[in-house]
Amino acid sequence: MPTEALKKLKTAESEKISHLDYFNIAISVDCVIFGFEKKELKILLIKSDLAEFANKWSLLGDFIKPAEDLDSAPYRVLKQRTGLNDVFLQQVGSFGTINRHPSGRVITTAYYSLINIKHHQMKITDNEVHWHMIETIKELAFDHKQIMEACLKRLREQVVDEPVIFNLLPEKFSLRELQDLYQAILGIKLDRRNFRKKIAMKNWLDDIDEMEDDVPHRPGKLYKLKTDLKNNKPLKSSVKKAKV
Amino acid sequence: MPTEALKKLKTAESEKISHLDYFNIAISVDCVIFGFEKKELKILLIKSDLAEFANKWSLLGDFIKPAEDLDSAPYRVLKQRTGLNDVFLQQVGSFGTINRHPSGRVITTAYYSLINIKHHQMKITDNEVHWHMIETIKELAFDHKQIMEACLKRLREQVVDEPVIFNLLPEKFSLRELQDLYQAILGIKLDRRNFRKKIAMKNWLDDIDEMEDDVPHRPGKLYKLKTDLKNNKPLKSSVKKAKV
DNA sequence: GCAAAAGTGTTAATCTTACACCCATGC
DNA sequence: GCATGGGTGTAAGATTAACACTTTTGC
Repeated sequence: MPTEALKKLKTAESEKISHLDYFNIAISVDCVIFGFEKKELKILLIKSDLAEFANKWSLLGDFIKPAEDLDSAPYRVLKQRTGLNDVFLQQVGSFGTINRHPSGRVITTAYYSLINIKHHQMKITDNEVHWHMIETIKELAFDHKQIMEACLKRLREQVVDEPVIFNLLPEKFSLRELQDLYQAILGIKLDRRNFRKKIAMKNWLDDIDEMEDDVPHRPGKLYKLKTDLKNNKPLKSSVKKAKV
Repeated sequence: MPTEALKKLKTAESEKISHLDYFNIAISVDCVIFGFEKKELKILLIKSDLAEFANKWSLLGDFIKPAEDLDSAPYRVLKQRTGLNDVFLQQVGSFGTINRHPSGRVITTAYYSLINIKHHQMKITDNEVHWHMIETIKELAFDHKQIMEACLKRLREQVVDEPVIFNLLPEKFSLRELQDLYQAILGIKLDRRNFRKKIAMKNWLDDIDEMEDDVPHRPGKLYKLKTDLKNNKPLKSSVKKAKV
């Protein structure tokens, strides 16, 4: 590149100085943490610690740290709040209206997470943190209700095609539990026979040749997610056929 | 709320102070601007003005301003660069690895935009801004290639179900143009008869009873998007049936 | 009249939906 | 023995995919 051309370019350092004014916005992450219990979809909330939102519930979140990747921050938040590692997390979107946060200009990136509520309960430490049934949530601090709804919408889209739902279930589960969970997420009732055919076709499950043993009726078979689909993996290249 | 409880809460002001360290990250927006010309899907790029990326192309973007909503910033960027108002824009995701920007810690939120390349050409002012065919883009400044790919993926998902594609076409268009555009976006060939049936079923178009008049072959009918679907509107509540 | 694309319908295959009976277990 | 859910198949309807010929225009 000729020197003359180079002269016209700013260096990163000079740009940083000229934009100093802009380095005055904080970024947070907020997590919509879904759990499943007693046939209900729930989310984990914490009592807001801001006086402005006293008595209101809010999502679990935190400011991101200067030396932390954006997408790493929600893992840290979940680790701190629930003790859980290796949770399923997915970015949903960023929210940044000017006055969304009373502390100043804060833009937040929202993630949704699917965790096994039983695992979490063993590690719960903070008694300001509680599970809430989604339908009972009328109001949340900040714009968290809107964020929750965006995450729920994303969850509903994703469970249909991608094997993410299993993060909400124990390792071994029956088809009834799985169907109850789909119904809780989608808010619809599914036909049992058709549901089982659909799941069989997806080929996501291994029959582990065990039965339920704690039910007051005929026990069902137990299944596991196939191991190559586990681990919140970045989805093998499932090239969906385009249908226009 | 009892006063004792209030005392334990931070006020927004005190929180701001305790988090001052975190107000040291800049936020930018970057736009993946798609256009359609000569049966090719293109995106609008600008020569990077950072010495670190001399000679590299980058997305159009800018830092967000302290008093600007996050989702408003990309409209400003498009207005400044292309002169266009009322463009279609949609947030795709945020990218924030620590070292993605040489000027410091910058997290960017990516948007995709669909514009009519002909409108734009009348208003192009900056000769560092050019349309590029997507397949020829091997490398971009920053992490912009990755951002471009995320936006292209989102575009491919959206055109199938939602009437967004028309933002890339002139007001009046033939079904051939529409099919060419779908093919360019999805990278597949579609059957003409089946395509026309599918489009007819969606009921997106008005037959305006005009014909093409500039083609060297039998002219096709012209159509318009139905007016109630125009305007980049927030999609009427199209409750997709869940298919599990 | 020839090149180029417009316009159009049918059939087979696949997928989706609706629906009912017997079975195994705990109590 | 009865209540509870487990397990299973079929037929009708809807959607999708494959496929070819005639028509209209510009040149």
